[in-house]
Amino acid sequence: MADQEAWASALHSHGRRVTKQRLAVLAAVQHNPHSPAEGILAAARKDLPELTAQSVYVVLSDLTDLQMLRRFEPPHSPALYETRVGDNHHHAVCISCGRVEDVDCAVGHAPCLTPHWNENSKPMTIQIADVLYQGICQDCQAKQQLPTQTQVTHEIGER
Amino acid sequence: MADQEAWASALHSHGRRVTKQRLAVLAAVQHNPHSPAEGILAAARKDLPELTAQSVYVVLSDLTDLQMLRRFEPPHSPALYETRVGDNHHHAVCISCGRVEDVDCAVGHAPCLTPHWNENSKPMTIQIADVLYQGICQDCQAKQQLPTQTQVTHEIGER
DNA sequence: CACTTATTATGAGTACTTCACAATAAGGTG
DNA sequence: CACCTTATTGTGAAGTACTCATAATAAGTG
Repeated sequence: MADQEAWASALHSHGRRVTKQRLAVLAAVQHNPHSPAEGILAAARKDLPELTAQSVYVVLSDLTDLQMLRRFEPPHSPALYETRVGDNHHHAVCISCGRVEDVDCAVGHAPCLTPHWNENSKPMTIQIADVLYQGICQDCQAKQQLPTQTQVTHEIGER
Repeated sequence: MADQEAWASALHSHGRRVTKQRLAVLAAVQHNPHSPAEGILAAARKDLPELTAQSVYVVLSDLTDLQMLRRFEPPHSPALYETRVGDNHHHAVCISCGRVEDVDCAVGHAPCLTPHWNENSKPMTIQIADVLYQGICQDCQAKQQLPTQTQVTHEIGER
C-alpha cells in the first residue's frame, strides 16, 4: 500500500482527482497483471466492496488513455491490463490455456517502432508497436503429448 | 472469378465441401482485405443474397483455423480478415480513423518468432508473431494540424 | 438417383463493453 | 472548515460482436 502516494501524485499530474476507486483499480491491476476488467473488479472489491463494474471500465479506459495503464487484447479474449508501461515490452499468449507471459524487447529500447513500408502504402507515424507471440506453453504441450506419439492431430486444439 | 477453382481445390485438400457460401466468403475477403465479418457479409451478399451472418461467422472461423484466412483484432475493433497468409506480414492501424496498412516483415522471413524470454518466465513454443503498429496516418495528421501549432493537445485524440 | 453427413439457416442467447443520466464526493474558495 | 463547483461514480439499460442449439438443406459418394 506504500504505492498509494505514487499513484496519487501521478493522478494529480494528469489533472485527475484522487479517488478510492482509482486507487483500488490501480492497486488491483498492479497486483494482478494481465487481468481482464472482471478480474480487476473482483480484486479491487476486496478493498472496496461497493465498487461497480462500470466504474472499473471507465477508470481503466481513462487511465489507459493517460498511459498510466497498458491495455492489450489477445485473440478470443477480453482486454487485459497491466501497470508496466513505457518500456515497450511484448506479450506471449498460450493459444491453449490463455496464459500470458511478458517478453522483453529484443532490439534495444524501441525496436519495432520503425516498420518497413511498402512502396504503395502511405506511412503512418508510429506511436507503439505491440508484438503478440502466440504459441503453446510447456504445461499444455505436456498435456497434449499423452496420446501415442504417432497420433497426429485430427482435431486441432480448441478454438 | 478465375480463382474459384483455386479456392475449390484448397477446400478439397482440407477435406471441406465446396459450397457457394464458402466461395462467396473467400471472394469477399480477397476483394476486401482487412474487413470485419459484417463487411464480408455485405460484400458476399452481392453475389449470394441469401447468405446469413451466422454462416459467415462459421465459415470465417473455420477457414481461419485451416490457415486459409488470417484473422487479427485491432484494439477497439471487431476482428478483421484477409486472404494473405503464410508470409508473416504485419499490420499498422491508425488510432484515429482505423485505416489498416500491411507491413512487410523486416528481419527476413520469420523474424519475430524468437522472443527473448525473461529468466523467471517459462518459454513457450511460438507459432506465430503478430506485430501491430499503432500510429496516426497522414490524412489524420493533416486534420489535427488545423489549430495553431503552439496549441498542444488538451484533449488527446478520440477514444 | 438416392443417401449420408457436412454445412447452412433460424432463432435465441451470451460476453464484453458502452451510454445516458442521476447521485456522490474531491478539492479549491471564501 | 463549511460551501460550492464539477469531476467522478453508481444505476439501469442498451449495443456490438459473436456463439450456441437445432432444424432444414445440399455436397459428394456409391
